[in-house]
Amino acid sequence: MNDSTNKETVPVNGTAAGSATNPGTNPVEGPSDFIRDNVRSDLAAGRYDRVLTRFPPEPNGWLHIGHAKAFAIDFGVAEDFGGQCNLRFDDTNPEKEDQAYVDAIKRDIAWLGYDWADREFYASDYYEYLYDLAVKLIKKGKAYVDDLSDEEMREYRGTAVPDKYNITLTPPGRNSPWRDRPVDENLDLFARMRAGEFADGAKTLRAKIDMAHPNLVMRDPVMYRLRRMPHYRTGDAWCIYPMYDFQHPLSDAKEGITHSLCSLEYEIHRPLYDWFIQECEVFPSRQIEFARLNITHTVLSKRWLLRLVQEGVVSGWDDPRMPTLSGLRRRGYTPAAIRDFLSRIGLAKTDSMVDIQLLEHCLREDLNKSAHRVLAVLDPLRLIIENWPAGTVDELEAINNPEDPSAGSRKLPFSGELWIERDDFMEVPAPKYFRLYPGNSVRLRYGYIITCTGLDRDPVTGQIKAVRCTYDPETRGGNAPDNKKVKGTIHWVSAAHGIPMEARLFERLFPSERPMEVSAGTDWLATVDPQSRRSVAAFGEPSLATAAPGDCYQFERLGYFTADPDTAPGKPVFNRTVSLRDSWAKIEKKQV
RNA sequence: UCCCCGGUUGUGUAAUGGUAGCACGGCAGACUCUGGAUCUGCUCGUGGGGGUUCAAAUCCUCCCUGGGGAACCA
Repeated sequence: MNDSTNKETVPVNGTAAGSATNPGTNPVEGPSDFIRDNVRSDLAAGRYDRVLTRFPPEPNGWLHIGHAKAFAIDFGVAEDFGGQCNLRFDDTNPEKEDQAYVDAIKRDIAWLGYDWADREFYASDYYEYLYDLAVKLIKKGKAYVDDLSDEEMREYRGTAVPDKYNITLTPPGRNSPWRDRPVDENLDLFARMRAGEFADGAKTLRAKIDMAHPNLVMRDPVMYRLRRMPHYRTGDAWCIYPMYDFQHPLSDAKEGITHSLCSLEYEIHRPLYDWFIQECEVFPSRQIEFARLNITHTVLSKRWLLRLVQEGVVSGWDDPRMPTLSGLRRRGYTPAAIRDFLSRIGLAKTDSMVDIQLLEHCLREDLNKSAHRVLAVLDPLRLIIENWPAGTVDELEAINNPEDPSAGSRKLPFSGELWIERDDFMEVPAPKYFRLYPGNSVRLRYGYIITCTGLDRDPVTGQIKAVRCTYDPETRGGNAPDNKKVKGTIHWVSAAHGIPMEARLFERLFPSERPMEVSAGTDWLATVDPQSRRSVAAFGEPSLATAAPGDCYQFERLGYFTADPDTAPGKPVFNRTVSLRDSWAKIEKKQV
């Protein structure tokens, strides 16, 4: 990458609104990417003397991990240069925005560990300031009130057909007949627009730029439209609302934002961004664009996610299968794992599709360090120890976390009837299967070495009802005195002591790696895996009875499980956060 | 069609004219009271053609190819 990212340069002629923080340092340590390189050279060239970024969500939906990439960059770049990052709600469309979204957005940003302190701003607080700048442009002869309807405007702009797949040419635009209204008339009409004298859609305020510009967004873009609709913050104080292209650069300038980082789709808007700053003669913020995040097997688009919610495909924005931050949180993802992921995916202008396995890797790596190990059985099969002294209960010592000795240990009740995983027994063992089968020995985790002696079958269905075995009393704790090696160790829960619980097992919402790429005529919604959520009745060791929502455990040999908010005292509900890596599954797969 | 931006192993990302590296995945092995974790090794890449240069992923040129834009949304 080089400094030619932004070809347009704007003169440094404005003053920052905020007070300067630390002068920008020149971090040689830490991440380097094309944005930081540009920031560094801006500082070196004296274009700015500090760094101030902003994260500008529109409060019309919940944040997903793609937004997290964006604000991790906004906050991260600022921090690396000793600067700060503002939170600014980009709320200039009264039709879609709501306070509930503001609250959810703030909660999610804070959850990931980013702090905007008292720098919480709203574009809707700038309406008066923006109005004044619009008046300034009118006075300079750079803006005019237009009476064209939206269809007429599209036609005058040179847009042949709105269907983007069927456009054959882009002729130069034609000037609106109202383009050359005198300044005084424009001033008067604009004031009357604000006063509510005209119907919605009857008039707009447009920037006077160039109707023949090769970049369509430069063909006299709309600055204000009439919309009689109460805004969630300004109520009905206004009936004209500023457009993004006008509002955003000037909001940045008002806050003294040095680097306005956004996604690639705004690249084509940058000349306009610079134009408004130049013509309004305000602080010259600089827009730099980067590629948004895409992840395999999921969709990161507010519109798509909204549809999943509205059509009831998922239980809500926080469904554990959703890539929203609230969904990931409920699923059991940790802020540390997500931040690690975001630091690993890189930052560039290349459209990319990150493998979801990288996200899962980051999660496992984090959880492996911290999650307490417990024994739980998801698909219970009864195991009867034939030579166990009837009525006796043993107490076995179990390590809480082999990765963290300070986590200590706990006692596990053991008796003559246990639950084991149905998977851990095969009447006829597959090749390379070294768990329980008739005649074979395995170790019960932290318990005894047992040898399978047979099985009980339901006389009617033929289904296996129980597995029988004998245990070796000399192997208590799992160690054989004669150093006998057993290849397999399986987990278990004492039938008399295990507590019943619900486990929710999730698969990817979309079996397809790229769900957005569906063949024509297919609704992507139909490609959702209906089996992506399953609930099973499981048994857990007694310590699980006190699990509180948000508590995360590793169920040994199965995966990481996080208690859901649906958990009630004594009735835990667990979400499978992510499974453990399963090399047996690979072997099994290859055998098929 | 026009305008803008991209193209480095399967995926993502480094190398800023000088040995194409790292991570995830995959494959193979070691170790193990989780077929977990950990450790080791391996495979695989500069979209294509020309040019400049002692030397090109990097600079020039043509081509191919992917994405974005043409809202009174952001």
